Amino acid sequence: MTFVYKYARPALTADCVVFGLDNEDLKVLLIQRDLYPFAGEWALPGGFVTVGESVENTARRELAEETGLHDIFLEQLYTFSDPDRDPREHVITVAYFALVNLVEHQIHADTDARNAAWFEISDIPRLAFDHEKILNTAYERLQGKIRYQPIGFELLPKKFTLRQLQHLYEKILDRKLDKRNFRKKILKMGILKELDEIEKDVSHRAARLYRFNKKKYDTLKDQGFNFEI
Amino acid sequence: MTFVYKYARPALTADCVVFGLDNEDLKVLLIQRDLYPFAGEWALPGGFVTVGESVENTARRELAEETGLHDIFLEQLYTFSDPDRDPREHVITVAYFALVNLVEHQIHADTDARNAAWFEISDIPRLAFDHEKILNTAYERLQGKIRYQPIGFELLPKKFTLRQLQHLYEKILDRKLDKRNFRKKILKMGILKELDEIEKDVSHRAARLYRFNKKKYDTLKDQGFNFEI
DNA sequence: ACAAAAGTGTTTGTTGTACACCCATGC
DNA sequence: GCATGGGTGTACAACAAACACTTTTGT
Repeated sequence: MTFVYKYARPALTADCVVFGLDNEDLKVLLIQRDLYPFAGEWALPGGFVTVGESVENTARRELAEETGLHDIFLEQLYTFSDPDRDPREHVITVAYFALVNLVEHQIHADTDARNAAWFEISDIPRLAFDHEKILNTAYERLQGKIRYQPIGFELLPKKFTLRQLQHLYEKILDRKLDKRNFRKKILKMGILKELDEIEKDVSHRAARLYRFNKKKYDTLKDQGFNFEI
Repeated sequence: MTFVYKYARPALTADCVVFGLDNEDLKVLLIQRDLYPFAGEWALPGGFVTVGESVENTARRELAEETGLHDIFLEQLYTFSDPDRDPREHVITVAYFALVNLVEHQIHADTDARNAAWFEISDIPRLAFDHEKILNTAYERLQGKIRYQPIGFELLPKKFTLRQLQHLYEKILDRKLDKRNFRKKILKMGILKELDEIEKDVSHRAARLYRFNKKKYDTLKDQGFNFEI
């Protein structure tokens, strides 16, 4: 079966930059390509948009097929349309960035007959197509956005310590933060719920656990409150 | 001539939300459609992406063809891909927002056999497709972005008074600003060049003219300076 | 002389930043 | 008892916000 159009059409794909926090480091999920072009090289997960589905749906579908990830934070990043970005033909891609918590979402490394792996953000291999550019754009967006939107929590388990949260900000912003000032600031916002639990299995004094209070955040936001780290 | 593909492809367009400041008010440029669908209704300027051109190029080309505008500030906004957003078939659009200074860029209202007109942001007619949604997204982006990027100057003539600049911020943010605090803040940034000129033909004391010093801004930005109103 | 907008400083409260020690726990 | 990180407060500087009058110019 074939499809005939009066005018030539570029092909359309969705690609995802998936960030995860693996205890210590900020990582990105990559897929090893098994087909031309760039066979054997690492690339962002993604695939072709089919008629009748939104591009976000394409992104979620391909992520699930290629990595098993589903129901995760996903946001549109940018549309890349340089006619030469794919050697086959003019392929336009809508890039997304996603945040997952590696403790609660295990990836299936080998679904869809492809090899998937996490790479540290500071140690990314050569990538297919213009995926390096897409990844850099996504990382800049993440660094910018995390400071004024409470999206960092997507990278942590539901219950987390203030140290984990601060560590996350330090990893993403790539600079040290002052412990006392960080705690003062985030607690004063009133968007964290203090739990009656402490962390377990640590070889030092256990820290108190918190969870993000989204309802409280939404209420405050309606009242003009501005999240900012 | 026709084009044949193995898999169905959505069509791709670029649409532009063009903002202009007309002395007093923030306006948006709309085009009256002359063809099905939505013939006779107002819509955002835009058109189909052709193979081999970037989407930004499509946006600039269509703007020039439909309105005569060229060499203006243009930034990608968002890609809208709901399969039902066009009644004909699945058409995905990459939306852009543009800023023009209405004094220095006259639009040709009737190029390309279409009627073009400026509408006040608070008085927009019913729009074709999902263009109302696109316009709202663009306006929110403009309101957010103008506070931390020096893009407002794109809406003013090269030489402007502090009153014009403040007025611009008041119109876009839709709230009053304190004159002394505004001047103090913007002048202290050091990104305005004070000219040896004053405005002319005003029936009151003439104000000093300034221009945006982009080089200075870029230098400061490299040093970690953050623009913020 | 009147109308219109230009231009200009100070005070007060809030927020950001820098900084060091004792405590609880597991080994 | 030692290593590890948890948890806490204060002082100072910088910035934001509120606020009113005199000056200049054109009509």
